[in-house]
Amino acid sequence: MSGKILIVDDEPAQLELLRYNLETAGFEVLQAENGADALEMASAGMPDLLVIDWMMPEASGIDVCRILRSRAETKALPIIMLSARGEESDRTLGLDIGADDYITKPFSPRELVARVKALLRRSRPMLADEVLTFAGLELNPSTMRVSREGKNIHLGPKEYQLLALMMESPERVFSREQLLDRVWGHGIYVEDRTVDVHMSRLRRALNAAQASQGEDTLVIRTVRGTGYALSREPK
Amino acid sequence: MSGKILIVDDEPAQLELLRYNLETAGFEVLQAENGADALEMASAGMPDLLVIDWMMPEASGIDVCRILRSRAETKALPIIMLSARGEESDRTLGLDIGADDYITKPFSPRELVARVKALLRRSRPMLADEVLTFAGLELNPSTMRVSREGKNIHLGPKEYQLLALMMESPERVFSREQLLDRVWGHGIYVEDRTVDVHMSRLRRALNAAQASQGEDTLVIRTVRGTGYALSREPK
DNA sequence: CCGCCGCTTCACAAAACTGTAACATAGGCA
DNA sequence: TGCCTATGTTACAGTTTTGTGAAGCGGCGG
Repeated sequence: MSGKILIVDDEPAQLELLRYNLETAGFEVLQAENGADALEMASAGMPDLLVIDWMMPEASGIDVCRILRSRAETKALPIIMLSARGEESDRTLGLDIGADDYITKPFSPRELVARVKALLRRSRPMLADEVLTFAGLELNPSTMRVSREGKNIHLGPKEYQLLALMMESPERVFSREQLLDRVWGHGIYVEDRTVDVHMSRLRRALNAAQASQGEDTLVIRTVRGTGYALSREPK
Repeated sequence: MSGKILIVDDEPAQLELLRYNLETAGFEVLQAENGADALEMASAGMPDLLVIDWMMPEASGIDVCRILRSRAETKALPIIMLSARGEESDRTLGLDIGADDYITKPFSPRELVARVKALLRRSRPMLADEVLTFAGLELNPSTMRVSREGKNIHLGPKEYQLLALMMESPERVFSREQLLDRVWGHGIYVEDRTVDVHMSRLRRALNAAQASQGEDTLVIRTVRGTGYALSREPK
């Protein structure tokens, strides 16, 4: 597994540590020491993944993350956030903002590399247009068709994108903010509740094509106070 | 270290060899003799790791690997590829396709087990964002699910947060003030007793899913005059 | 220009979750 | 033992959150 990785940290020592570990693991490494450079290199260097420190002077990792998500060319760039502490609130915020994973310092080189690889692997299919499958449901990005047991399921654009996003990480809970960010795009002003309405429609569409006979059933699970997750429920 | 391992090989002798070595090392083993069965078991059996032969009639290890990677539910399944020859080109191809490690035949039992263990160790943190486990109870932050012996336990938001907090530091005693601060957020004024009520609810939910047969029992221990702690009590 | 289609918001009902009060117990101590 | 305090539990009424039908809008193709 190869890949070009952009690392961003204002502390030279930390930067060096990251570089060494990632290069040892066979990755090509780009580096930046502040948010501005990071944004520049993210556009110019076409990295496959970004590892960025949470706290930095000037533009923090949060800001960089937001900005990248709002630019079309970097909207899908996988991002791993580094944080000094493992506070749950930080973690939630980080993921809300659009980070794909979150590592707390200190971390082992092994963990770093494992997460980088995992994330690259996870995101590749979206880029490579591979068919996503979960609990009997098929979603084909290249044809933008969704089907179950060969039967086609028609979805509106929004429903399709919601489903596609959730199928990338089944079972994972997405907050409404995350969904709005990634499906509608960052900075768009829409009510949270709009997500609910689309989820309702998505549910109806999926239900209409539910597998006739048993086995596991695909459902959109509501996590009260948080968001939604694609999930398989025992029949 | 425990784990469920799916082994796939079209040669019964080889399959037996793998099974024997892995079971001796304390792993639970599932097996399949062809690609189709392998795919089926990979989904249904929820193995933690897959060991598959490179060359097989019909669907080869490569194909199986590809397909597994394209399915959301098995995208992150660690895979070890077995190959007769140690050709570098094979190795590269294998890793490219998504295998996580590569063993050439013939191999020593010791090598096999060592690699399996190494891979499990590496992938455990990366699979889920650190699933919390204590006394048979599992809490997965990314799916926000709590389960015991595979059975889901539904918790309200407050109960979930309380449990999550306490599972980060099992056995540690938390005062009501600490719990209110961390779960409700400081600045919120609620009666201390509210914590008691939620603890009661949490206890009830956990009890309802209590392990049927012995081993240690998870309890919420009350520290009179102070607070609560998650604790394991001998049966 | 009309009509269809999908998106958003609104409104209202249903469901889930909460905090508090009240009452029942248990623990500690003189 | 008897009293006083801390905790366990339950019931309930109030809130908050979610599901969903329906209306309003705006774009686009015919």
